[in-house]
Amino acid sequence: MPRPRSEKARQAVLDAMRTAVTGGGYEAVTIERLATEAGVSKQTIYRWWPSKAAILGEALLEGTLPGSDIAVPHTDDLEADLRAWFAAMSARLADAESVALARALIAVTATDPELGTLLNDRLAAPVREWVVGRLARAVEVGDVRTDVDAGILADQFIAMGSYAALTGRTLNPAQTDAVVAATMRGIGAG
Amino acid sequence: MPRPRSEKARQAVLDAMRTAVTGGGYEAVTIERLATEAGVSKQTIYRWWPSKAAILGEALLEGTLPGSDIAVPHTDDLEADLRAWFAAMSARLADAESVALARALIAVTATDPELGTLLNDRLAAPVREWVVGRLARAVEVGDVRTDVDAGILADQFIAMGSYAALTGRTLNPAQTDAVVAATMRGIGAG
Amino acid sequence: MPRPRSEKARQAVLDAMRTAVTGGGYEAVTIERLATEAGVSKQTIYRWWPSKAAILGEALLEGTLPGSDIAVPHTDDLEADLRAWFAAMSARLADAESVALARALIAVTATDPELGTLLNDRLAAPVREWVVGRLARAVEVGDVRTDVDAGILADQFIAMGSYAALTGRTLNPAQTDAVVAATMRGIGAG
Amino acid sequence: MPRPRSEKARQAVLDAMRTAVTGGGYEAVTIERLATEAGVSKQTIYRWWPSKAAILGEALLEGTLPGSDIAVPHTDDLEADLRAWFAAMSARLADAESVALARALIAVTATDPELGTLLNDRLAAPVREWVVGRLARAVEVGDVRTDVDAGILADQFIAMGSYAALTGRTLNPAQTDAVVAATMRGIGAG
DNA sequence: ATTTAATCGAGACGGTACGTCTCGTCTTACT
DNA sequence: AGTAAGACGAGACGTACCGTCTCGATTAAAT
Repeated sequence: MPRPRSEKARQAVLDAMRTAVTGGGYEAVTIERLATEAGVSKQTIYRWWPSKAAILGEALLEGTLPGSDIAVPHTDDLEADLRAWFAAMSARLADAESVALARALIAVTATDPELGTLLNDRLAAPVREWVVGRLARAVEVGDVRTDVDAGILADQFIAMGSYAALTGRTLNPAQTDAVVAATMRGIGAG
Repeated sequence: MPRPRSEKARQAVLDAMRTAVTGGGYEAVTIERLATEAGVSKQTIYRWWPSKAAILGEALLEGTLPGSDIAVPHTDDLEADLRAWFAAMSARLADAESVALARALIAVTATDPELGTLLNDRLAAPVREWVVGRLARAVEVGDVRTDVDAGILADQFIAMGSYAALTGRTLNPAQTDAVVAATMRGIGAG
Repeated sequence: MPRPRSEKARQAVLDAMRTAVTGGGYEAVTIERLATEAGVSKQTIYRWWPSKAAILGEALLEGTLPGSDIAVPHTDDLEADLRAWFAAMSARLADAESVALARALIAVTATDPELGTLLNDRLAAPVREWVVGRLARAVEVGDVRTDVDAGILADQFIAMGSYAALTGRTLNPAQTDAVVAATMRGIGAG
Repeated sequence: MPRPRSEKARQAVLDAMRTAVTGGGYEAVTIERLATEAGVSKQTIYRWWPSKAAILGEALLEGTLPGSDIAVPHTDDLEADLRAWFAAMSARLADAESVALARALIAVTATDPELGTLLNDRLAAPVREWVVGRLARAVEVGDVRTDVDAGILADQFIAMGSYAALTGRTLNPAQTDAVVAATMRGIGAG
């Protein structure tokens, strides 16, 4: 019976969060400034979100985490596919805005591991699916051993991307190629 | 002529920081509580440290980051050495205190990337050295291809450890073995 | 065709106001709590009353202000009549509920003098009438000088009652007798 | 050992309170505006005063309550003395600032009777003393009966002054004279 | 032994943000 | 049209910390 929740206010808050995180970092975000910049009262924020972390979480889930929207190609050459994908993902993480968002996600996770892990899982899910899917085909075709755990492999890439964003040391194409090559060939002698 | 800096006060602050971070998380640490619990005045803290991050940094450098104090064994079996080391490192990161310290480091890095990256480098340095050293011997012996970039490989392990601590999903021995096995064998077809 | 104003809601609000003022004081009364406790929506209150003060005003006019409902006796002995009446009025102001209501009236008057004075006049009117009436008879009978301003005299009693309620120092019979005696005899030398 | 309390800040707050009460009424006073206008932080106010009422109380005790600073004259004519004094006191209560301060005191008393009564007593004390002193002399000289309770008489005047300020109906000289005359002569027939 | 100057504890200060409460307005669906 | 329900922008509440600033009191080296 009462007035329904204002979708406009909700979007304004999420937008303000994205903007604020991008230009200043997660810690610097203030509910008070968020409210002001979204043209919304503080109470409206507290009515709908339990914490700053939850707002960022919703903002990230609503938008796309940089890097998680890049699909793994499906050509006949597995190594080329992985190289192209990992290079693209790393490049995507190079601009300041992406680094800021990724760092904000990490900051949330460090502060509120429960929510953070949930977000990480949801945002990393497509990546994991793509990698797993591509490897499954490679196994079928006989390019890859049958006992390979594609999930762990995907996690390796995700961990490297996350750590790179955290330290701000974006991986250049030469480095991503080296990682993929090592992964493909293994380190065992010929 | 003047009274020298009180080493006692310094240690009390660093201890208080370690205790506080361990039981409550980095964000929850307050200079005010730090001062109270260390039995030190706020001014003494502000006189000697520029920020909360700097105190944690000094505390971490003074002690040992959990996991960074575990050496890579040097037997004849490279894979066994890596398995043992990575499993031990992961186990080290399993207890609550270690996770808290690792997360605090990550939180600092997300907030102050400059200081954070410096800390990461310093604390990860021994790990990188051990891995690089062990692989160099393996290359010499002919167990490993000569074109392998040991630094990137070390970073892969470090990234996985960091990501595991962040999400609180400690890797169990089965998982660490799988990672090492994949790394060793590569994923290429038999 | 339109639905008429709900008398039930109106009474519920006035009752809630009386209850709230009695147990917590006028300042502590909240439109929001009033609405909840009356089982009425806020809008219904705002539609019909311009202010919290107006609600209290209506509630007071609807009921009876403690003390204003006690008539002056009409025996042959003026002093005895006044003693009996003033003692009864003071006694009436002794219980917690009466003090609370009187204080609420005072608080409203201090905040909104216009409305407050109107309320004071209306609620004090019967008192003034009784005193004036009784004195008029006393003048007729020759008990009282013809140049006495009964209105001012009534106001003196009302002011003392109000001040007593405000400070919470109820006048005991000995005190009320003293006041009446002084008033009657005057302070001139015998 | 720490820095001593700032007397400047204290005075600034009390001044701001006096100004705010005078122009807007006690209820309209906000700690936040008080702090801003005094150029003081909110915490400084909360550090030293438990409530808005306490600030007003200190402000009133520090200054002089309008009316409480007017002494009763000591000529040979008691009635003339009382007339002059009560007229002066009533006139003092006529200007807007005095009414505002008196009303603020009443509002505080209605809200916090304990503090309010204490303030009333302290502020009314000189008035009571003067009246009692003047009457004592009158009794000595034989102008006044020995059984008169000067305290109750003083309270009558104070109550009338308070009630007049509350309702905003200042007593004009004709009215004050009538009150004094009635008091002096009593209402008994010649 | 005295001087001297930086350190220390304590905590007041001007601020900013917190999360909560209430205000008075508004929107919706029900009666 | 009146109502219950409750979302909304606004803004004050009282609290917690921030980083800066006095304050004596302490303390070791340099007189």
